[in-house]
Amino acid sequence: MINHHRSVKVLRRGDLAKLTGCNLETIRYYENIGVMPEPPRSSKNYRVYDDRHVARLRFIMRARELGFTLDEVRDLLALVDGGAQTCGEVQGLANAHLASVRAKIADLKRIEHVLSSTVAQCSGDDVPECPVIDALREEA
Amino acid sequence: MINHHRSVKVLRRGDLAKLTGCNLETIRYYENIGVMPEPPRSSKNYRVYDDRHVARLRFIMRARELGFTLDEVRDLLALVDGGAQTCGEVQGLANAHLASVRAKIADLKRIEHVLSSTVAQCSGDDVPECPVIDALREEA
DNA sequence: TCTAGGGTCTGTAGCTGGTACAGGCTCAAG
DNA sequence: CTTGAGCCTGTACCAGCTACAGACCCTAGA
Repeated sequence: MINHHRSVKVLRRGDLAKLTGCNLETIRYYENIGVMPEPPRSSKNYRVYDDRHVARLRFIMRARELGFTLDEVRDLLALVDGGAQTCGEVQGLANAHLASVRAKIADLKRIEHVLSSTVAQCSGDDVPECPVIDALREEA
Repeated sequence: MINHHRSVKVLRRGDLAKLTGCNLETIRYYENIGVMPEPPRSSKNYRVYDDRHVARLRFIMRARELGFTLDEVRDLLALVDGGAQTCGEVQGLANAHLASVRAKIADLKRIEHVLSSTVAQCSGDDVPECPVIDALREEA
């Protein structure tokens, strides 16, 4: 299947989705909220992507995998796009995010501790008395 | 300020919010989604609560603090309301939740590890080269 | 040549767990 | 009699997507 008009294979939205593993609709969403740029359109109004779009989307996805919010991703991209970003600036954003990740871990560990020690008291029997329910009912 | 019609103090939505620390609007939300029961209404259509509503809302809030989803809360409440709940059933729900808490902790720890080891390579200087950006750009 | 199936386009609704606000009513104090 | 507080309702908004309807467009096979 040869494209008669261009020697370079044109990427459409579905191609970008497959190349990156990103959901098709999410690509449009990222464009709407301004983290992906508006790509040029074909004569039939189809979005036309190239390698730089692939790279950008992968960047976004990696940042999301590391738990950066889309707002934080926007900040990272602004630094990168600005061209004059410094290691210090990026480090600042990453450290702020790292702090929030650590806070979430601490929260979950506290929860894990309460839950596991409560569940450990369960008989697991067919009896109505249950330490978990008691803990939830407990007067503060 | 004495209530001339009843000897027992009637709780309204604002009172329930204050007693439990729950947001005023959240109480209505919980009623809409069916985790709080529809309370009786006064002649002027005001919701009228009593001690059992206070207890139930506290139960819900404790379960939420432990990270149970509202769906899980509904399940717990159904068991409790059924009257015939057994320790084994409750333990099952709690263990399922515990597993998802542990999975989240594992995810976040992985993220924490990647982030912290990457940030550790930063010079923090006014230079454009940054290991964090490199990691995000990295070809998989 | 016709047709069936895929892709793409747009706007919009849905999800979770709330939060908030507008516009209207009621009630008590000053 | 007015003012403020509380309550009522429905609805919109947040993140971060995901999905669907209804309209195009295009290609391959019969």
